[in-house]
Amino acid sequence: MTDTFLTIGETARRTGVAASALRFYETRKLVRSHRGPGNQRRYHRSMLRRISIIKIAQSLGLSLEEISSALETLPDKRTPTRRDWEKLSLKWRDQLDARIASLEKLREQLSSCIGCGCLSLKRCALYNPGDRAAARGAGPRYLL
Amino acid sequence: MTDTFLTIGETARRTGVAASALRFYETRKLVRSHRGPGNQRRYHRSMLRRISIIKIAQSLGLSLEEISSALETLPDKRTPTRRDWEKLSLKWRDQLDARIASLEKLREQLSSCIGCGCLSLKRCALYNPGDRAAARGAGPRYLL
DNA sequence: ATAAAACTTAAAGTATACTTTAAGTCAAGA
DNA sequence: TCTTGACTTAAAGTATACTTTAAGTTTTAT
Repeated sequence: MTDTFLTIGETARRTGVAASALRFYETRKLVRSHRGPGNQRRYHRSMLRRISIIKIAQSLGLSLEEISSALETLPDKRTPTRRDWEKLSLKWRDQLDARIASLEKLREQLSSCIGCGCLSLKRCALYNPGDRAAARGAGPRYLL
Repeated sequence: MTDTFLTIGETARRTGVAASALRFYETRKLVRSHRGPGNQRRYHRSMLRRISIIKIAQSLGLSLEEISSALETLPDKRTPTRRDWEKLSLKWRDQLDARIASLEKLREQLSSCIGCGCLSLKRCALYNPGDRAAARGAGPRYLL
């Protein structure tokens, strides 16, 4: 095993991502591998960074689909360089800001709803189905 | 159709929750219904509030399992009264606070990570698999 | 040489939260 | 009365993100 290529087990250990997950990511074209002796996967060292970035993006709340799109905007679909990473992470931070803001708004509504007793369907914003921020369909998971 | 009991369609319209979802909630014991003519479901008016509270809790990020647990702590598993609602919502607001705090921490880490360039696996907190807030298994969905 | 550890694939399983479908019954208005 | 709309059930389907299983191959260490 050379310095620049890693087996799937080694890659799993180093990134903290299960081997089965790595194979799954490959079907989704999030990562790529070459084949070594006996048809076994060999990951280039640079994949470690790519995988880490995938996990970071996930922890920010992005779905694999969104992460895939983001990575595909890079020329050559390469593993992000420093400048690529800056761009991606700035965008993701903005999304995180937006999510925090929406949760804060929700907390405010909930707070005022506690105060008002929330027994009137008409008076309370949280009670109003139209005003309710609908979590529609399947989406990414949030942390913890 | 009396004043105090509603059909499933009427209940769906008034709460903004699909009839199929209401049936599903019943299998999960989140709501209850009586049977009217021809074995059709009839929901007591008080169920409207219970359903609204379920949706609010969902929008706060709670899973149906968690919501179910919360509602079952109520005496008689009744639809929450004003005081019940105060207790529940205070607890949920705390959880919301905690989630906002964890997202803010994440944002800070991300910000410093943008600054540092994030090319070193050792120096960056986000890169460290151990430090990473792992979103394990299936969980509730967050908003928008 | 041999045994254990690591790898391969495709397909099925898991969890959440529902929706859709199929086949049929029932209720309400014209 | 008839037709339409609303309702019933159980079972399968959908979406995301993986894991597990089964059956077999390969690599590595002793």
